[in-house]
Amino acid sequence: MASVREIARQLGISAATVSRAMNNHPLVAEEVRQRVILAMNRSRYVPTVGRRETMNIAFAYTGEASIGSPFDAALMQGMSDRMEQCGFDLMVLDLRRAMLPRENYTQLFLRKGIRAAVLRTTAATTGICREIAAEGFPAVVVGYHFDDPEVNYIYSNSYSGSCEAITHLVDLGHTHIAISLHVVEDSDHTDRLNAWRHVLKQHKLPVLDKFIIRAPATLDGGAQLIRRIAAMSPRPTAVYITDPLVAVGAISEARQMNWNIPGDISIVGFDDSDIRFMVYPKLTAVCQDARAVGQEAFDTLNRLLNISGEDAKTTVFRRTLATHFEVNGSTASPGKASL
Amino acid sequence: MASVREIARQLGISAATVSRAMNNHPLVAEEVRQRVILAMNRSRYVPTVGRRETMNIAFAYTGEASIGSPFDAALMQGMSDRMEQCGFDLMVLDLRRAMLPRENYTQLFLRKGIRAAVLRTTAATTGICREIAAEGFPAVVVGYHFDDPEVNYIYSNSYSGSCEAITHLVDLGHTHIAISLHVVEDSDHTDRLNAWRHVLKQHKLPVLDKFIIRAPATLDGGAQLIRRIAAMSPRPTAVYITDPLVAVGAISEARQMNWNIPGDISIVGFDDSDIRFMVYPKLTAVCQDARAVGQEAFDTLNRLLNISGEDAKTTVFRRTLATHFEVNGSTASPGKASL
DNA sequence: CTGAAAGCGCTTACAG
DNA sequence: CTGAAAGCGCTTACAG
Repeated sequence: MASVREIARQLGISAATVSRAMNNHPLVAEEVRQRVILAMNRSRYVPTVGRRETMNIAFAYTGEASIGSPFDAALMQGMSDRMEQCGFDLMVLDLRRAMLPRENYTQLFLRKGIRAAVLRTTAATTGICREIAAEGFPAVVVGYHFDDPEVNYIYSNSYSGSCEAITHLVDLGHTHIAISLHVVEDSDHTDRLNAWRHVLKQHKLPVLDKFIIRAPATLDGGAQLIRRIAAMSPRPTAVYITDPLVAVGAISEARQMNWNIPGDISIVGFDDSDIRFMVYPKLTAVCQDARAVGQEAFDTLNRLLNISGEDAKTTVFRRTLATHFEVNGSTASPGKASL
Repeated sequence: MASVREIARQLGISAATVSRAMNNHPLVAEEVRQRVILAMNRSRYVPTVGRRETMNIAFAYTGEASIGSPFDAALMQGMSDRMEQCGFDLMVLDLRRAMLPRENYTQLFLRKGIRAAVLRTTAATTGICREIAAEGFPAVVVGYHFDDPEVNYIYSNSYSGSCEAITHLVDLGHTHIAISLHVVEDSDHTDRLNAWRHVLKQHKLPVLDKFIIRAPATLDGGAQLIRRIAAMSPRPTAVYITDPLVAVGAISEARQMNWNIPGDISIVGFDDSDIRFMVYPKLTAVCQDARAVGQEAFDTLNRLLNISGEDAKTTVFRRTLATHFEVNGSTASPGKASL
């Protein structure tokens, strides 16, 4: 509903200046530009194609794009599930590459006809999410969460699922339980580590630093992990591998070394989609429903688009989804081979 | 460059009529509407956001959307590799759901600010591709190919890769070689079947209809396949599984039945991305580079966008990419177990 | 750096 | 069903 003229009226300036501020024209006072950006977002200004409103929702990478990954594919699928019936379209965007020199994020989104954005973020790029939130542009962060009072996020909490997983291993009789983490620290992996610590302590089992193993989040990282475990003494009899590809790579390498799974080592993996069913034995895993995260993310944007004015600046949407723990064939009591 | 006014001039009608034809206004003669659509596409009319040209390229599903699949993810990744440096954006679209009642495809694309489209198609929806081509909209088909003189496609030819695969099995000493195909017929699977027939005949091996097995393209389809193979007599000692998920499911089920791979059965799979490395033993496979298909598809659109006038209607782009055959651990001579 | 006014490209009553 | 003219929303010389 908000037009350039309307925003001009609100701010007591001319439509020409609003237009210039929106389009990053160099001859606009920085202070005016910022007021216009905030007013645009507060009143949910909508870009138009001809005389028609655009209907694009971005799936935007703030850092390195990882379009091909199963997690991202599932997120997009979830978004798309909800979007098309509302007439919205999914646009995939690499923010860093798309950005023009002196542009801010709202201007970038406007230029591309984007009404709201799902932000795919990692620890290194949380700053971009904060900036977008500060500009007031409707956005929600997925795949990472952090505590900024302006940032909306959908977060899949892996703490409780991870507790179940470690408890399962303890119940099976394991006392030497390792955990593998991505070399890059992030909030989700921290949850998984905390769960591991918590359950081991709770059962008065030793919490050894050397059982915290870091490996890159790739198939090869899984191979490295198994070779490092093989060299340990005492050797862990079970490991919680907090990344999907690493778990798959570990299974492959363990078989290569003629280990029986779960006889020689029990493995609990982590799954974003359905990779756990692709390996043999099928992975016991903590599972995150990335598709549901994508659905929730779009639903949140839809709600954000329907509020404007002061509420737009003060309403924060945060939703935590549960992970679930699923027992398959890769775990058993220590030394007990599969059937 | 072509504006509504310019198209009006070309056709000797008013800009008002052109606008109405483009926007599917009911009060336009059907014949006029079609001439406008053709002229728009011939002169590469570009929709605008405000006064700026839109830069969207669609990844459009003509049939059932399969956003989450590894093949589609790799295609999108390939497109995106090439697009962002040209300033284009990737929009994901489910054509059937996006379409308004009396609209044609060009009108749909225009409404969404789309300049050109990569069409993801299966046998059931080739008609849609033909229609889009007939309207003259810049588009290229991927994942399927068929011989319509107006349709552009990028096609990964699996015939020669499949011949190599079957020859490899024959060279290893296999004489009972089965092939598994998707329950739904399509051009790519037909290539793979023809290769199987050709090489067996060439080596004077029996080409048995009962060794042509159809299974749904899922993990469970792979399990069904192995159970059916187990029940056969004489039992094939090798199978060429022409779908990625089926091959992975088959490995899993074979291990479940305590078969040694490749000792009890050699498996050649088919891979779109890097699923072949996720299983143990790693799959010997015919590999299609879906990412390269995506890259080529965008490059083709880029070329299409740069030609207009009569050429736009008569130039057809068709490109065939090669598959390559890669030997990994899932094949060996009959009866010879892995190390 | 800003505004009043002209301009752009497209759309839409209005008249036929 | 079509066109001439007015209108819409935004942008852009022009003047200060």
